[in-house]
Amino acid sequence: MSKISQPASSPGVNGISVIHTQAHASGLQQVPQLVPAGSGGGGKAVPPSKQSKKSSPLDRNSDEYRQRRERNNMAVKKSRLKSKQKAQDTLQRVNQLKEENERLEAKIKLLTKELSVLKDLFLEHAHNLADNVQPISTENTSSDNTGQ
Amino acid sequence: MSKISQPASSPGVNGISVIHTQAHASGLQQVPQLVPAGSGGGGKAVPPSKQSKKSSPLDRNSDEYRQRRERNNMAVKKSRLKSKQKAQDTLQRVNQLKEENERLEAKIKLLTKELSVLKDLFLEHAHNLADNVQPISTENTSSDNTGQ
DNA sequence: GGCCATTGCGCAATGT
DNA sequence: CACATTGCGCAATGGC
Repeated sequence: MSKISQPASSPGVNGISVIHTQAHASGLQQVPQLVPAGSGGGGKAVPPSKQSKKSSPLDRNSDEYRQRRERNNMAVKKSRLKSKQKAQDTLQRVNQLKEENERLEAKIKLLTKELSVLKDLFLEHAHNLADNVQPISTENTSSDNTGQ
Repeated sequence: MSKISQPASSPGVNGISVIHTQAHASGLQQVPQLVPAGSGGGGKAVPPSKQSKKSSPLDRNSDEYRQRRERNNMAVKKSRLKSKQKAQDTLQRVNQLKEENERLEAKIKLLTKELSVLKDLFLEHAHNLADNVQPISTENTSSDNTGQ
């Protein structure tokens, strides 16, 4: 599912942004006037900004502009790639941890069993000794109950 | 670096998309003529299609169009939100698993130690038997009373 | 002040 | 046919 899907007529590829770009460029030259004040949602009033001093409207025709855009596009792609990779890594990490968890649980099971056997042996001996001989030493009778 | 950054006066914030939307809608009516033919990259030339057969170029003015767009925009937002949430969940899962791992390791350590103690006891006992002695303990001389 | 990185958003193609 | 996903470009902003 979900290959990369590289649309043939995709605008995206390197130079082809033309479509969009073109559209933008041709359709609207430079942003007419942004923000009509309204701005529905939680509308903030725009600061009393006009466009008096702006560095420059930056024509969409400008070489500067296109260059900047392209660079940003690259950066964006890179960033997104990185992001995706990270997500994937995280997913992998989950699996890794799950595996380790299983391993640990298995080990615990084993140890528990061993312990149980030994304790039983101990008890047996104790009984024998109690019946015939001296108890090995009573001090250690404490059943640990550490578990949980 | 890079917190989530919730810009207070963020432009992107919902309301202002108006600009974009507006810009698009108002600025350009329908794409003049897209497809520069060339389409440099791997670009396919567009089939000699005009817009004869296709379902329809779908005017950007069309109500249909705008409605479709808006719906899609919603869907996109939703999808992205979901995606983000999932990522976050995954991250959380990692932490959860890490914690559990630690717990398990602690338990293993404990069990191992217990086991070790028991084994030592056993060995000791074995040795004693091997020596044919039962120095159960010097203090524990219950029946001994050699007098003095 | 510039440059790259991130991020929200809309568009369009594609998947389900 | 409607909704979901995804790649992409744009613009604003964060950070150095």
